[in-house]
Amino acid sequence: MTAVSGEQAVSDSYDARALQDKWQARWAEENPFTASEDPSDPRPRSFIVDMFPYPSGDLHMGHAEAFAIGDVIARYRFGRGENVLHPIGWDSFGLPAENAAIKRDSHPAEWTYANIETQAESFKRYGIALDWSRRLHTSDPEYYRWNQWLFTRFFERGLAYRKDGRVNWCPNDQTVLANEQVVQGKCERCGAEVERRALNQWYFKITDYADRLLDDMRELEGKWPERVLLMQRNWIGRSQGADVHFAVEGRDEPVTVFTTRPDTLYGATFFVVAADAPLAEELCAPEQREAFEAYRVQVGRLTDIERQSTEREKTGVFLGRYAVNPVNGERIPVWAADYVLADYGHGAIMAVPAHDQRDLDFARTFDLPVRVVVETGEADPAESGTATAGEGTLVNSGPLDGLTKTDAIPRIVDVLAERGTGEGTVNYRLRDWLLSRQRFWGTPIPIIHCPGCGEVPVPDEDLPVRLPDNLRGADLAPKGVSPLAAAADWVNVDCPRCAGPAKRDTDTMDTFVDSSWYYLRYCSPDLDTAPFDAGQVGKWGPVDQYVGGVEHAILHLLYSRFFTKVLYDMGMVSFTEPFTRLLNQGQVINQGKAMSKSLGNGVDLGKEIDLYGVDAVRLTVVFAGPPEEDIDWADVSPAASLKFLNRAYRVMSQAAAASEPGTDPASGDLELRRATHRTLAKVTEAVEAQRFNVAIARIMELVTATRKAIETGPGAADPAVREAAEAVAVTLSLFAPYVAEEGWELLGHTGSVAVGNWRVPDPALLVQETVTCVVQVASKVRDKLEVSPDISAEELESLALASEKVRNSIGERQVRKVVVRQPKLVNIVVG
RNA sequence: GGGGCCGUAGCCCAGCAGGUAGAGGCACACGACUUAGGAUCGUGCCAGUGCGGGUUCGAAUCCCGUCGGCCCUACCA
Repeated sequence: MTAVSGEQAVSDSYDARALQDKWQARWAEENPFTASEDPSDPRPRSFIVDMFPYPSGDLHMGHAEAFAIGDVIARYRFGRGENVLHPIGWDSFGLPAENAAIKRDSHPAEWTYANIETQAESFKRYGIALDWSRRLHTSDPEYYRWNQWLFTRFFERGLAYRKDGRVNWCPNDQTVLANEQVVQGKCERCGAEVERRALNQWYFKITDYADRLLDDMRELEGKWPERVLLMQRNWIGRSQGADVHFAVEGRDEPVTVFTTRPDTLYGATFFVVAADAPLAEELCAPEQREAFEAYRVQVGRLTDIERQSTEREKTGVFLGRYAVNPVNGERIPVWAADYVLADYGHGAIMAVPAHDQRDLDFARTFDLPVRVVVETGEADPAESGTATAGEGTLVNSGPLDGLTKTDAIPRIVDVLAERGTGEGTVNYRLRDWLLSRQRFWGTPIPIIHCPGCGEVPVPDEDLPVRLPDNLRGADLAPKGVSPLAAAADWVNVDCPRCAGPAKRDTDTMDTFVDSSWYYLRYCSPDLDTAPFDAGQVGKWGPVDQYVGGVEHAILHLLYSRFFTKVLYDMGMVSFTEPFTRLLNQGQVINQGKAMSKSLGNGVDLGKEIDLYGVDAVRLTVVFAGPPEEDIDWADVSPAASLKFLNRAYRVMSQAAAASEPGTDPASGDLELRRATHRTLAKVTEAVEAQRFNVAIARIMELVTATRKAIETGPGAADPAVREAAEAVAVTLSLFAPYVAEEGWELLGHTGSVAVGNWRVPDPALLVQETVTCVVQVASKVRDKLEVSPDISAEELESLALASEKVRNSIGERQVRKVVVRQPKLVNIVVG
């Protein structure tokens, strides 16, 4: 439409596609979001990282939300004039690429790098304020070389080692998995039921860091979501207790058990060994061999899920042997059972049925004795079937009799220690991180196995150990051993130590190794002498704000914390926690369910962008609710977002047409000026509190106020209107970058609106001349008074008592008390 | 079995260091402008905060219990 004579043409709506093309080109040319390395740059630095994507295809709704949210935070920092490092990279090793290569008879790199290009273009279109000069891909030899270098350092420090173990095996992906990658007995990636296999595998000794991983969480308190901290605490599972050594008849070495209740030692009436532990096999007496073998077969048939059902009846078998209680010399029978886990503690327990429900269930099933040793005042467990675990007084416990549970624990630990039959200890649920994988598309483990020298790390100067490029298609099919084993010319090498014939390790690393330190690489992505430049990391790190999904609450976040601590110990970084603050965005769902092909409820990001434009889609996902909550696409409306953006655009363009940039707002309409500055204050507050949806609501209010000022108030030429329109452009730049840039330019400014233009509200315009005071009688609102904000309590009280409405309301009743909270409330208590 | 989070208008959500239940949006209804409008503008409608107790002058906000939904964890000795 054409505006009235003398004014510039003002259109009703903007052309999203045109703005996107225009500003994308402008950003590509001017790079306004590139971090500065200039040491003399006085701006405070800030380091904002989004969890880097896996290149599975094009970006989807989930990325749209996560990156829109991360970008709000980054853009706010840009707006405040900080020197922001907001990089991007790709987590580009992993199984899907390999599976795609097998299917298409190609190389995983082809699929991977094509997808990366697609995603990179989408990120650009999506207007994320990224520093493209620091882009990295973990599947580049220039990157994974440093995985190998770090592995070698870990190996030298004894933090990377090989051992035999019964490991998790995914029959579908044909590879082992870390404990963290097994969710409810299933493969975290493909959902196949995980099996157990005895294999020799590489591990990182994360258990050495259990205490620090736990203790350092104190500094994350309040900065990370509480539930993530809780999940990590539970995962590490520290428990204080004691090791107790039980002599077992016919065995030279005693068998150690871990218990959190050493005070109940006198109540141990039997002894249980995990049925699947080698120890059970060893302890089994010849006459019980047959029964034991039968039981083992029976247990082996159960899946982990069946086995872990708490509803299940207890099962087990007597091994025909006796253990000796170190404190009273009592002989107690040794059983094997599957309720004792082979890989927790020592794989064996002392059973105290009176005070442990599981032991009691077992005792009742097999008619074993139950002896109360802590008198808690509750019913006898042998009768009630309920074990007692509360506070109480010790009985039937020899020298411990009469002590409380709390006093007995240290006492018995001392006694055990004196006699050398036990000691206080701490046990963890956390196990070492199994890092080898029998698949191709990952970082080769830089170890050479030499018949003479053993495990020899590949010398640093020979890194990277590149993946052979002659394997493709069917060569990569999973066969239970790494596809690399088939590449004879790759596998067979000379030992770096003795130069004799040797073989490369053919496993590749878990891709979580790649993501455990990538954020550090962003500080010096092209460095070819070290994984990262310690000086640069010292300037940028740690990451100020990390943004990503809660699905990594344990896996990636725990591993990254571990790596950071190891790097700290190596003197390579000066901090011990990688991510100062963490935000977990919710999921985008549709009609109450996760989007999926089978449900047919998927929402295509590209289509939404074509329909409504990038800004409207971004605004929609951020406005939908608090960032950590899920968004149901059925509840939101990008059409409404577009409507609002059009209004904002119109306001900016009308203001631009009616006044000149640089106009002094001081003479402008006071009411609108107040609204503008209140909005600036509230948007700032909301953004800092990460309530981005609220921040947008505040901008909406300002747009409405400005629109009304133009249409029915002082008119578009009023200086306050320009001030308001500029505030709209600046605040909107966090959420709708294209419209904001365009509006800013229309308003006569050059350079990106997003950089350095955030405004501080004028405090003089924030003070209120009068406030509404509510007068209550018996807590019910009876009158409202307009009063000065600095009215005194006495004055307000007499004003309130003088009100006719209030007097009528009090009537005959007596005033008992007057509560005054000046200037907003008076409550008159009557009786 | 253990632990956590969340229940506020028809819907999505604000408000929560206790003090007038509503900022914003969707939907709906009516009206204005219009040849028309699924455009624009205006007006309106709607809950007493899942339920029951407690603390308090005063509770959506704090505490206890309970119901419902979601998530995590699960024989960890």
